Amino acid sequence: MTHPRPFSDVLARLKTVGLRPTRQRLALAKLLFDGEDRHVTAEVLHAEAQGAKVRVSLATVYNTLHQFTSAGLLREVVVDPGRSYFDTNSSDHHHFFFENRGTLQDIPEETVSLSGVPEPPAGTSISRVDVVVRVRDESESS
Amino acid sequence: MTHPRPFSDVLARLKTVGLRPTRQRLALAKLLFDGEDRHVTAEVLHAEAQGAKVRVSLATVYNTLHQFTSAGLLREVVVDPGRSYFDTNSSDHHHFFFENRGTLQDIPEETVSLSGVPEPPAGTSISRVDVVVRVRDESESS
DNA sequence: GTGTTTGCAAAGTGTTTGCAATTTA
DNA sequence: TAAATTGCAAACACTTTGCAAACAC
Repeated sequence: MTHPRPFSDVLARLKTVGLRPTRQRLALAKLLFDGEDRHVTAEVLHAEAQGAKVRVSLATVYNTLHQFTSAGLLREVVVDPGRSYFDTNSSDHHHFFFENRGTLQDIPEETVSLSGVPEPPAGTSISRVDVVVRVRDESESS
Repeated sequence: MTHPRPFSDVLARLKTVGLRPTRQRLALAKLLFDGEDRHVTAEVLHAEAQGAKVRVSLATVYNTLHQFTSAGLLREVVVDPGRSYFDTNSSDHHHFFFENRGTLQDIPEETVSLSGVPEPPAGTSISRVDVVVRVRDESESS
């Protein structure tokens, strides 16, 4: 299965997670969840909102991305020190990171997988396992 | 094998990779490569140098970490947006990241592994595969 | 000597914060 | 109207840069 995206009922989503459906959040949620899965940075999403004639401040974009992440609607992906990426597919999966373009792409789950998750050190529990396959254009020097 | 660390001949190392053995680089290399494998941030290394009465500016620490990384003596590990970590073990291996403390630990290579590295998208080649197992103190709220 | 490296301070980047004004319920 | 949310601008944390002085070969 390619990953179901059954309802883009953005309003319902916000209610479900207990966030007030403000104009800004609705607009951002629409941009994020209305189509295919996406990987965005705050700046990109902000620019996109502007482009769509939605007035939102960058600060609100940041706040919203974090609220959505806490609510489980987004997943943060760490691939670049100094830039945060958010993935609208919050389920467990791995990523290609295109170093040249600075973009992310989901890895189809059939393709890889860990053959064994290691025992976490005593007193700790695993909060998440991230797998990032960094790729670059074939021509590039290593 | 636990990972051989045969020579801490810091001077020879620098020569090998074509970096002039300046006082600063020698001192930093010593701090980095003289004992066990380590995971450091620029700030930590800088503080350590200060503690060891080595006069080095933070800018030089940054420069040096990057030069060592380009030279293959270090490997950068991305686990935190807004902070760069460098690993003195530049061989291929994976990490635990302790979210509470913000520290890294190598995962013994026997323990995990990818069961299959995915085919990189056309026109690209894999530059590296990063696996980060994020752990947190058991008591912590999720 | 010549080219490299250093340190400083300034500038840069991405992100967070304080708070008054606005909006939601 | 009470509580939550927004936007702005200032503050932040970390990193990079420009350039003159110091250093390595």
